[in-house]
Amino acid sequence: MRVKTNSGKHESGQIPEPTLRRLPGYLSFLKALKANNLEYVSSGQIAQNFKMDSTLVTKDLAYTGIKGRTKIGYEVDKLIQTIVSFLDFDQQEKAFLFGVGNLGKALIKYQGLQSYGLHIIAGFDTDPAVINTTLNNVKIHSIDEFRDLSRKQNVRLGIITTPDAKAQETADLMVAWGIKAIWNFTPQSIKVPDNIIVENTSVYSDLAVILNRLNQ
Amino acid sequence: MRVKTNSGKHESGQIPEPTLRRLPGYLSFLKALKANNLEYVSSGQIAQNFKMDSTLVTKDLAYTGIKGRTKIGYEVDKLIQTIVSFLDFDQQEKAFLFGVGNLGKALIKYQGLQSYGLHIIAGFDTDPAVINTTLNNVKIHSIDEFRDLSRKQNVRLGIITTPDAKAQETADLMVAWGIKAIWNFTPQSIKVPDNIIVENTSVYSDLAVILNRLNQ
DNA sequence: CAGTGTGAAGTTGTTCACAGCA
DNA sequence: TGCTGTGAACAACTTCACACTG
Repeated sequence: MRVKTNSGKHESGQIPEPTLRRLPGYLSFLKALKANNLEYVSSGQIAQNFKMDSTLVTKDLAYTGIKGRTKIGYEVDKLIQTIVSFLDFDQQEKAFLFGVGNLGKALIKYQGLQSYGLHIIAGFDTDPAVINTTLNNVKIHSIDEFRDLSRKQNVRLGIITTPDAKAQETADLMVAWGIKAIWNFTPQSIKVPDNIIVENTSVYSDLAVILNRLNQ
Repeated sequence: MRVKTNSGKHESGQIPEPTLRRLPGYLSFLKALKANNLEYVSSGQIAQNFKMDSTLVTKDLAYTGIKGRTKIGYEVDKLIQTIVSFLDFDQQEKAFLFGVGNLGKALIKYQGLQSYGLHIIAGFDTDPAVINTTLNNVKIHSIDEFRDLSRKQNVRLGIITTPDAKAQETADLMVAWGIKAIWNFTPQSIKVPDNIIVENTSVYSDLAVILNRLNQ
C-alpha cells in the first residue's frame, strides 16, 4: 500500500502531469473569486466552472496538501497561497531566452510570466539589430556572451524561441553551459542528455486539436 | 468488436487527443528527413527521435489511414501528405483574432501558422493606436466592425489574446456572431454554450510542469 | 530477419459510490 | 444536508507479445 505523506510539496511520488496542468487554471479562477471577496469555495464550484467532475478537483487539490472543511469548502486565500507555493510560482526561477523574434519578444514583454515565477533575465540573438537593445528591462546579448553570463548567473532554465532550424544547436549550447531544463517553443524535437528536462510547447498541437474538433 | 473503416479522415470514432497532439511533431521530423532526401522511415526511427515506444507511433499513424510496408516502413513523402491532410493543415481555416497586444501581434506575424492551415484574416482591438494599422497584411479593426465583417466572411474560428479580464466578454461577442470554435490564450476559463468548441492554450500549465520537474 | 499490424495486458487517470463530518 | 475525502470501478492510453509479410 502506498502511503501518501502529503506534507505539502516535493514529496517522493511524482505529481500527475494532468493535475499540474489544471492547477494554474484553478488559480486563475480563485483569484477572480478573491477579487469578488468570496472567502470560501467548494470543489463543486470549481468543477462547475471548468465543466469537470468535482472529485477530480478534490483529488487535484489534495496533492497540494491543503485540507478543506466539510460543508464549507476551502479557504480561497489559503488555497491560492497553497497552489502558488506548490507550483513554485513564488520562487522567481531565472531563465535565459534564445531567439528574440516575434514570439521571443512577446514572452519577454509578457508581464504575466513574471508574477508566475518566471524571470527572464537575458535574451540572446544573432541579429545585430536586436543585440544590445533592451526589452522590458531585459537586455539582449550576442550569443557569444552566453558563456560568460551563465558563469556569473546560476540559471537553470533556457527558453528556445529561435527559428526551427536553430533549435538543436541552441539546445546543445545550453546543455554545454549548464542549463538543466529547456522550454522549447519550436516544433522540432531536440536531442539532449537524459538528465536534462525538456518541455515542448507547440502551438501546432493545439491547432491540430481545434481543427479536428471543428471538422469532425 | 469495433470495426475500423480507416478510410482516411473524418471517420466516426473520435481521434484520441494525445495522438492529435503528437502528429504535428512527427510532421516536423518527417520534413527534416525529407530535406535530407530520405525516402522511407520506420516507426522505430520516429519513436527513437521522440524517445517513445514504436508501437505507439504505429498506432498513431494507423489513425491517418496510411499503410506501411513491412521491412521498409512508410514513404516519407506520402506520410507527410497524409498527416497534413488528416490534420486539415491544408485547408486554410480562416480566423479572427481579438486583442492585438504582444502575443496577438506575435501570432499574426508568425508565418508558421499560415503554412499549417491557419489564416488569420483580421485582428480586432480597442486601442486606437493599433486600429487601422496593418500587420503582415492583416488589418486591425475596431471591435464594432466585427459584426459586419463576420457577416461578410464565414469565419468559424476566433482567437482570444486579450487581457484576461476581457476574455469572457470577447467570447460572448464571438458566440453571438457565429464563431464555432474559440482558441483561448488567456488563463481565464470562459463560459460558452455546449456546441462551441474551446481550446485553451495556457503557457502557465507548461510552466507548472517545468518548475515541478526542476524542483522535484 | 526487420519491419508492420493488432489483440491482450498493464498502467495511468477519471468517475462513481459511499463513509464521515459539522 | 452539503460538503470533503477515499477506495473501488471504469475508461483511456500505452506497452507488451506475437502473428504476419516480403
